[in-house]
Amino acid sequence: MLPVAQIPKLQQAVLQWYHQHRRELWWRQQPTPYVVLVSEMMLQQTQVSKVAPKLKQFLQQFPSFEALAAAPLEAVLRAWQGLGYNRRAVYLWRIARIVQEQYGGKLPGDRSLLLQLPGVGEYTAAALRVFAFGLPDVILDTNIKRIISRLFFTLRYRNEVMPVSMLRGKAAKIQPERDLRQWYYALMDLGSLVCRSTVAHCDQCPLQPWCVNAGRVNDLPVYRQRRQEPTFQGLPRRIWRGRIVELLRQHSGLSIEQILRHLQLCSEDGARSWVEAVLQQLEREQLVAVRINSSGSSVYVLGQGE
DNA sequence: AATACGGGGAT
DNA sequence: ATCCCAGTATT
Repeated sequence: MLPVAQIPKLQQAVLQWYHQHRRELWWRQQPTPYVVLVSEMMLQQTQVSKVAPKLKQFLQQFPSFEALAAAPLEAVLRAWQGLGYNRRAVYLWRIARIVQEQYGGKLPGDRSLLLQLPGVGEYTAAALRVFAFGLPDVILDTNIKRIISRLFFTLRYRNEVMPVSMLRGKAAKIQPERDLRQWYYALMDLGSLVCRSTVAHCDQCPLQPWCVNAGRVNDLPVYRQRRQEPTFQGLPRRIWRGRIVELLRQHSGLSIEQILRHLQLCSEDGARSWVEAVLQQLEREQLVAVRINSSGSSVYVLGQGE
């Protein structure tokens, strides 16, 4: 039960820690709506270390909403190579077109409008408001959820996180009146560097004096939930999906037979119909399209094949 | 409330 | 070999 009088001290401790230990992430300087959007889409479920080089290259190739909206989806999907969750690339490209066509080239700052954009949920909408526009909001990503959970709730597991409904009020209560950008960068860095998922470094943590779990996190058991996915030929479907998209990145315009051959699958034992079903799903998500080539036969292409 | 969705580095 | 990650959409 954190006394209100302690909150300014807690804020100061966090901000001072940030001043000394923050990660130097170049896209945090001069954050424009476009740069924040691209970075946040890339960072969904994807580590900073993996995003950093890709983001740089992506922004160089597509420097603005206008450039991204004008680009063929195929090129965007190629630039996404290695990041995973490829549908995010489609979402991002669609957002660029929406911004150009419906919002006059400017990303809106209203919560409800941001949430209507494809691939933008509660987290990304809040991050855009705070980081891109300097507007007030409560950001709850995996790092901040963990910090708020450990700070206020006595936990049973090291990697336990309370439901968002129980965290939002707490997060709002400890956030400062102004300069939310620095505040949330600080919390994210703290979660990434100190209050980590499986190993907490409470001795280095500026929140230690107020944290109900200080010093005991690493004594808690790690909770593991095991759920094994259905597999085809020993591999989960999303791995096959990823392989197909990667294959079409390398050379777009392959027949079903060529795809099966590249995947080292026989047309026997139902592989063909199974792969066709996956391709149909990819087609529905616009990651793949079917075209008729000069010989009059169907080939699969990356994106919508403009 | 569960599940699908990637890929690579950390442990 | 398994865990983890600046989550979102669908069922």
